[in-house]
Amino acid sequence: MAVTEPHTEPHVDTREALLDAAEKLFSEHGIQASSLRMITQQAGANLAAVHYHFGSKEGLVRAVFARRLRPLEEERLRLLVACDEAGEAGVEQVLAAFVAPLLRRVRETPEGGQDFARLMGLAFMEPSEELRSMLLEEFRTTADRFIAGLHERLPHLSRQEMIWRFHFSAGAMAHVVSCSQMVERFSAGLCKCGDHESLLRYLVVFLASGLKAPATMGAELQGEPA
Amino acid sequence: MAVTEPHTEPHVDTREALLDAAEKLFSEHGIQASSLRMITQQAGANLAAVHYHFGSKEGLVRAVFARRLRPLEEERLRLLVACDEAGEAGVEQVLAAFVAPLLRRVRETPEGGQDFARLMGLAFMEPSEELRSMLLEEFRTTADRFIAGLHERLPHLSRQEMIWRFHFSAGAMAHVVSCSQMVERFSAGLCKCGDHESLLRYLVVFLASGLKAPATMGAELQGEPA
DNA sequence: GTCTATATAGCGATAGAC
DNA sequence: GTCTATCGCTATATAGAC
Repeated sequence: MAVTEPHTEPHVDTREALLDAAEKLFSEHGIQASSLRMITQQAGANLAAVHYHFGSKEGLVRAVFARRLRPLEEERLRLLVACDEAGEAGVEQVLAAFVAPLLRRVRETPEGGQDFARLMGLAFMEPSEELRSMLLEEFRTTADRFIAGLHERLPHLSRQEMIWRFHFSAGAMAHVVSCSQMVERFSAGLCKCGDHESLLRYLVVFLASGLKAPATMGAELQGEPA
Repeated sequence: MAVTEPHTEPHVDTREALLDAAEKLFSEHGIQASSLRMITQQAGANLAAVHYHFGSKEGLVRAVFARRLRPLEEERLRLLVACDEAGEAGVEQVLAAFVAPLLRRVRETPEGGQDFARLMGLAFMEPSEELRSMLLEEFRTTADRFIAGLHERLPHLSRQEMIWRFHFSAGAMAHVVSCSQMVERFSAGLCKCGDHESLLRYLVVFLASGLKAPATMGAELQGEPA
């Protein structure tokens, strides 16, 4: 018993509880449709707590994304550096460094990983200009380094085509992660979206083959030589 | 002057003006964030007109998507049938039948095609269950037929892997169409998202190579023989 | 730091005149 | 088919007690 205050009993941390609740509700209903009332109720906190901890709903939204994106991008870059240091790493290993950290997080999220997966999908589509700028900055470093890492291993591509192919790859990954439920429904259950092991292999094989394809002829309109 | 009523002067059609305004605002701010007041003001119509013509906001949303999706899916299926009748069409032609109708519509939309492109991106990510069900049904026929058409030309793939690869392709396309502005910003303008001619070729080459890749070994957990 | 109470504004929907 | 007016509700945000 001792001298611990008996009246507080925070949920471990109100701030963290708010982030958890917001993440869950955003992924289920979208950002706009998740009111602060729903979020604070889910978190077992008071309506005013959001403004105390995050200043505004916008601040909460930014914090929700930053909490997940920052470690994700760090892990991707760490694995990319490991590829470069290993020396022997090919396109497949670089791709895996990009895809695996995301898939692992989806797998490890409770409730089937749908929350985290849909949240990442939302990030790309969110129309709020302020949030989009933040996400763009968050992704920029990673994108630039992976494009460079892939280009070293695919020198037959022009810079322009290399960039496009990277974004094709990112799109395939983003779509399949955030819409895997839809794929499962479309395939009448044949494609289990919970089987991330197979999905990672399928995806890396597909993307590596696309990336390695010979350069497209006659598509460059500007004079980009190689 | 004659006997034409001077007081009506409809925008050609209030119903159509509402759909145009809603589409524009949805793509700019998202569905939830676009209020009926904003939409009717933009359309030069009265607030009550939405409920007269569409019954509710939900009805308007469905109509906005149906107006664009139905002709798109019809054109895709028409081109796919043409591929089968031609007999000689390979994976590339089937892919083009899937991708080109979307890219053409993006190109032909006023204001740089951003409205239509972002609207399609929104469609995949929209959390409203009712709208998602409608969109799923809208896409199902097309998806099933294209998967079948591709599988005929790629018999070395298991049905499971064929379905995954189709969705990888759809994801790459969807992402690049709805986020092409982001790609342009990331590439410091090197990748012009307005150059749909090049984009189509880049995309078809990339996806065809991915689709044609040898089957992934050791990924099927269920006993799918071929 | 957490609460209640409230300010201020916007929402979708509808009734009923024209 | 289009309008005005309004109902009933919810939203974000804040002030001030504890």
